[in-house]
Amino acid sequence: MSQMLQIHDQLREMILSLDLGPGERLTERWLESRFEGSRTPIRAALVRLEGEELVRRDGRNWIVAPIDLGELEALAEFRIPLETTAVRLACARASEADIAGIEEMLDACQSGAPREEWHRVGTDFHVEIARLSGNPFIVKAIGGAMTRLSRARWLEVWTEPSREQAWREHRRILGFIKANDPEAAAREAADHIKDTRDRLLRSLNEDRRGLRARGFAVIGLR
Amino acid sequence: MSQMLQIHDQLREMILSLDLGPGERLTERWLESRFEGSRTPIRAALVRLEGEELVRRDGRNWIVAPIDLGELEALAEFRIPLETTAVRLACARASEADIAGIEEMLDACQSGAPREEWHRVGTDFHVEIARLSGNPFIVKAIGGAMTRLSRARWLEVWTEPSREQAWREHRRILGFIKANDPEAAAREAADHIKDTRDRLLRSLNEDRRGLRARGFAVIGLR
DNA sequence: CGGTATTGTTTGGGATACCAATTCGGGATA
DNA sequence: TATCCCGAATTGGTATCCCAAACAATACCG
Repeated sequence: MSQMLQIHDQLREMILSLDLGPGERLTERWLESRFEGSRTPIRAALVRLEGEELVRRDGRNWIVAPIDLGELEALAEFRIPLETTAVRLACARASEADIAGIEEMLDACQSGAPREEWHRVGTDFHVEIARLSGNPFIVKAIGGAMTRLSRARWLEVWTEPSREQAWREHRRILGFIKANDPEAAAREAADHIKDTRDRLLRSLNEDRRGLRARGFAVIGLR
Repeated sequence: MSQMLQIHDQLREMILSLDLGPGERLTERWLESRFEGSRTPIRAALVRLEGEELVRRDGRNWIVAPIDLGELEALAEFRIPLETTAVRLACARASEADIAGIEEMLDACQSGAPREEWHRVGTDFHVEIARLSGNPFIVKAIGGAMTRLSRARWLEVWTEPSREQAWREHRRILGFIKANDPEAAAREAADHIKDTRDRLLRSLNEDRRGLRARGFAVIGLR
């Protein structure tokens, strides 16, 4: 793989895992030493990450994109029509094997699993459901939305019951798809998105003080 | 403006206007002489355009993204839930002035207007409607979808009556938003997207021979 | 002492040099 | 004449160089 793609992936991972704080400045020269590569591939990686809106220009400088909690509402509003459409299409198009694969993914995430695992599966579930729709534009749009959500979800304080509920909702969505009940699946998906949004907003509001304390550039929460 | 952005915009325009044929190879050295800049800003522009999927890697080489007419179905499927959502939200959120601005845009495109004008307004209408939703994710997604549609729309043979019909449909959508009738607006928007898709597919099927003759890499039409 | 001008350092933008890999052509050979 | 092989040319990937602008510190003047 080209050096640029390696750097891109590593930097992407560092940003999404909050190794690099939102709003943090990135100098090309620091990245140069950090990744032991020259500025050429680093700049290519930055331009690419800019396209994914994980990195942004601030004047002439590069910064890690801040987390804008004000986006959370709009993000849910965006996801609802897309994901309801996705599950409806999934009912019509998904094969038994496709569904079984996703069931397996959910099963693999037991209650003892590490936090990273829950986080990853919680994101991937939605993308994989989207994939069942067979529509690449829906897949990409939902993937992008989940990426933007990803860092905010790290900030969330996960309680056991709320996590359990989210998992129950995932299973219910998948169950309705399996039972070929598109309208129920769509209703369930919409409810799940709203529930998740509310859980997230509630948690972040309660913990707002803690967020700033951690020094992240977190904006937009009214 | 930085040289990279200039090159990006020019190259983008050349691709979208079919000045550069779909599938055509782009060598960095040719672009270097064409734009009288060095490879550094050219590479940045290419990486950026790759993110917009207007340019693609073919092995180690750069090519203009081919037009995949097989995407047209999926694109309509993607647009319908988004644009119906957009018009519903627009009913709730758009101001008189917002709507008047779009009416003006439609009015400005008289029957004597050049082909480029019709093409541009036909795209912008949908993006501007999306903007009325107030949801930036919807705006961006529809913008991207219209960009992908753009080149296929150039290939379409526009007859006067079909163009007239499209314009009538635009006006009807806007009318229902103005009248604050979200469900009618949504129904009209969905119908319009389907009509447009069908018109486009019919035209391209009839003219398929002509397309290949023009030497474009046009794929995916069954 | 405070404000301003200046200079030195750091940064990103762009140009260029170099390299490895791939491509293409031509000539030797069967 | 067809084929194979080798080398020259071209390509994209990477490293480095230079420059202008931004910023900071400092020194100088009022």
